[in-house]
Amino acid sequence: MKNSAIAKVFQDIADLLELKGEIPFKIRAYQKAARAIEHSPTEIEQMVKEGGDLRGIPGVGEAIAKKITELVTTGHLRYYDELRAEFPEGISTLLDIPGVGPKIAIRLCNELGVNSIEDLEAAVVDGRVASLYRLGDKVAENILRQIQAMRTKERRIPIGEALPVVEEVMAELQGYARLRNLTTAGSLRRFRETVGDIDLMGTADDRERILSAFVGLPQVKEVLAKGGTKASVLVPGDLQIDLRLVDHDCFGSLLQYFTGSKQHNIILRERGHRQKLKLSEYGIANLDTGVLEKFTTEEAFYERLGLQFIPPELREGQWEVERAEQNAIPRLIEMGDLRGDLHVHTDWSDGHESIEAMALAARARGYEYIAITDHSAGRGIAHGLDEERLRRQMAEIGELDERMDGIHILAGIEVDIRADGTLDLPEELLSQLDIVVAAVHSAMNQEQEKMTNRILRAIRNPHVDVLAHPTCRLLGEREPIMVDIEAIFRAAAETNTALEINAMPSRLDLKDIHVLRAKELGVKLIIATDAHSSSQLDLIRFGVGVARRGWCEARHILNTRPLEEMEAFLKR
DNA sequence: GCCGTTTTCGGCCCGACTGTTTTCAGTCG
Repeated sequence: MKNSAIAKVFQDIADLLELKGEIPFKIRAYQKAARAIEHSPTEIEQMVKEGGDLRGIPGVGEAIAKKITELVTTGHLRYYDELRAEFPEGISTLLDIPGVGPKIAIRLCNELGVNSIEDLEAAVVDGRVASLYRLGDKVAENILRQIQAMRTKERRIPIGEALPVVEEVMAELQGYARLRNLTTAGSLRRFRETVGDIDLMGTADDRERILSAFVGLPQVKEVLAKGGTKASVLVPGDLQIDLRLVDHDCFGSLLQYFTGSKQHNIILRERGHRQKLKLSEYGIANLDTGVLEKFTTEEAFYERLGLQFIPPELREGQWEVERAEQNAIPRLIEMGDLRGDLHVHTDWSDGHESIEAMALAARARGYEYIAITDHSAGRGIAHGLDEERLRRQMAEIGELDERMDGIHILAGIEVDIRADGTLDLPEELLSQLDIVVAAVHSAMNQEQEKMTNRILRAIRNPHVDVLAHPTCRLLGEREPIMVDIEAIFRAAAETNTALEINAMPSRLDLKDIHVLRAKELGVKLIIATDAHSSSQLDLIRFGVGVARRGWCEARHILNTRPLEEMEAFLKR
């Protein structure tokens, strides 16, 4: 049973307890545990099998640990089943509607017999909802609007789609000299793989003018709201962007607050409480005297709490506050640490530009080296290289490498891992390359054991240096392959095979919690773009974001090393 | 239900907005 499935059960329990009117603290305990399970870098099922102590997971105590064990070992949880039996099927889907919480949901169910979104829609339309005590026309209207919005609105948007749009908007706003401190907040700033609405923040003395300029930008498709300090707009792709202008003297605490995550802020506030401090978006107040201290920067805010600064990517409410207390937040990897890209394509296979063009683009980005890794001829992959063409490409790369200054070009391949775990090119040829990147591109529906063995076989192949996009997921499009990821990590660590953090925004594979776990197990990682054109080399920053979310320092990432050191690690 | 340089019992983050009411409950982030 996957962590996400376990987490869902506990989130469901929290919802049901809310409907039941349980005390809020108990509900919060289940929510907290659900979130911690979801973010856990280790497979809970594995922990249970090995008899590990689940209470090491933050928010999991004796009772929840017992429930997790029952759920994972039997596939069922009696407590959950009994809870569900108390309510009509489908009532918790009402909670998905913004504006409908547990109190309203339970009344809709009890007083109107509503237990699905369709029922509710009908009840709004015929006026029954508005007739309930303490509800009215406005509430009913809002429910209807939200239901309709849910049907048309996109899911959360991949960060790779959102960030470029937001940056375009930010670039236009930068022209206003009176707008200062313009920055993103929320999950976008934390570099989560998908984002909901976008929050921009800044400070300005002439707010009215800046907000008018914002809603008048050419990208704006629709203005949702505009007030004295905040405006919301829709840009193409149905992305909602909010711009919030605040007073300069509280900018630090406001940015901290709006960056989140919610759980991170809860932990900070609980901790503050113990120090007789009350934290809010306006600053830090002394609980005894009520005196409020304001902060212009986040750094000052964390410092006042006796904490090391915590980079936004780490603020997920796991262990980051504890670590900051111990001054144990590492210097995370930064873009400038990278010395090369180790997975790119050219027009020899399905890329769009020549080897030389890719090399020049890498040099322009300050890289020391670039590895050309076109596809092998594996079934289904466009223009993959067979033995003969690969030999010709190797010769061309050698020649170019000789001729070009300021960049080393490595001859490589992205070789297909066949369904049985063998590689798509003869080993003798692979042994002559500078780098071999192996990847699964076909037969992705294999059952877990078969898939795991297939990949293990490739990892153990002495010619394979890197396993690319290890789980093969495509965000929002294709589920990850079924694989025992822990076994992959252990084999990779054992054989010195690097795992890739594929920076392509549709992949981001490995993902953050996998990176964290792999790093713990001593697996070496690379960050690579899988670029199919020179401009895609810039996508590397999304990989850096994932690595930072996985607490990676430069030393954990192989392509931060100088060429010789990096090559020494490869099994050549 | 969790958790502890306040506590093994008694606490548990904080503020804003909205709609419906005459003082607040519910929801959200």
